[in-house]
Amino acid sequence: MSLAEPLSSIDIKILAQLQKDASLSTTELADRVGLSQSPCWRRLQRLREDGIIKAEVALLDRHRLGPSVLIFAYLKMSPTPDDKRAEFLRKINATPEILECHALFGEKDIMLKVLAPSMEWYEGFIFNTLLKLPGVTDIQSSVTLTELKSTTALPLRGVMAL
Amino acid sequence: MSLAEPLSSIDIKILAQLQKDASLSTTELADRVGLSQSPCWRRLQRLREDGIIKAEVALLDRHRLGPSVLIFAYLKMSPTPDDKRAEFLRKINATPEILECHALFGEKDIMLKVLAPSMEWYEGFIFNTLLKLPGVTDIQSSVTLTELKSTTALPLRGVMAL
DNA sequence: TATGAAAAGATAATCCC
DNA sequence: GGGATTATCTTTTCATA
Repeated sequence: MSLAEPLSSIDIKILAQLQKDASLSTTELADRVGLSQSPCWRRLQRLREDGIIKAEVALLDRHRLGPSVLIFAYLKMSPTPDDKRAEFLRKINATPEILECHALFGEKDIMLKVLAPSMEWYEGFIFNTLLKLPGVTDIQSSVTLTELKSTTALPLRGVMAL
Repeated sequence: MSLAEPLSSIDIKILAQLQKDASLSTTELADRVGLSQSPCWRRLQRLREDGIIKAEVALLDRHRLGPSVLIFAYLKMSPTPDDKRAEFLRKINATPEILECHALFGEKDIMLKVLAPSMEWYEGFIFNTLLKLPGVTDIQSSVTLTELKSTTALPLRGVMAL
């Protein structure tokens, strides 16, 4: 998959900083990782080109965007032909309220992370959207109370040679 | 909580763009939302100050950082005094492999999203970390197969007055 | 091969209208 | 909200170790 170079400890420092704040200037970033501007900029460039940095995005505060309920939905699926499966994925990706979709080992087949505007909306979502997805035979929902921790920063402890 | 102004439809366009790509220049951003540079920059500034934009971060490709297993862990908790609860949260936040922690309605009390370097690591994590967290009485783990969708972009459809 | 210094270019930030 | 100016940062080039 990757013919890329192994990550140096400086690359890892750069990634650690940018996972926290991608709006840092290369000067400031260089300072923090103990490098001068241009080598720091070149490393950053390489990390973007190699796809190790997938994207730089703004994270929004959902509580400032109005009321919402975070819900995890667990789906059971019947064995499905490939084209139906593709349609399932297409609809998942076309639904902005579905933030994540994971295929699971075990009893349940799929887990969805859903950000619903309200419980009423979610009720409609179950019947009008989820149950109409191809292959879905059963839905179980788990409503969340509080988000005690939420980070997009991946652990970089043991990361070394790729 | 917020004495802030309601979000205009232009603000929402700005947020939609930045959720996808926060490395846009204000010029490019202004173009896309149909505004000129300076008013666009002022709105962006306000969205940051108001905390609607919580952060701008780099998203990394976990598969390029070496092998990893994404696991959801469900905890049952005994009723716990406040100081123990604070210690629980402190340890959750101090563990970089725990990406998310949600308090749940229903049978399970807590859900953790854990990015483990390996199954072996996770086994140790259960016994050395999770089971030693104050109040934890039971753990159930769900291993994920494939990440079919994963976005940090919140839905902005119905967002209007705050 | 990687760094640092410095120039050129682009962008962010501030002004006034 | 728009236009023009200044300050700052990014990106390229070049010299060096």
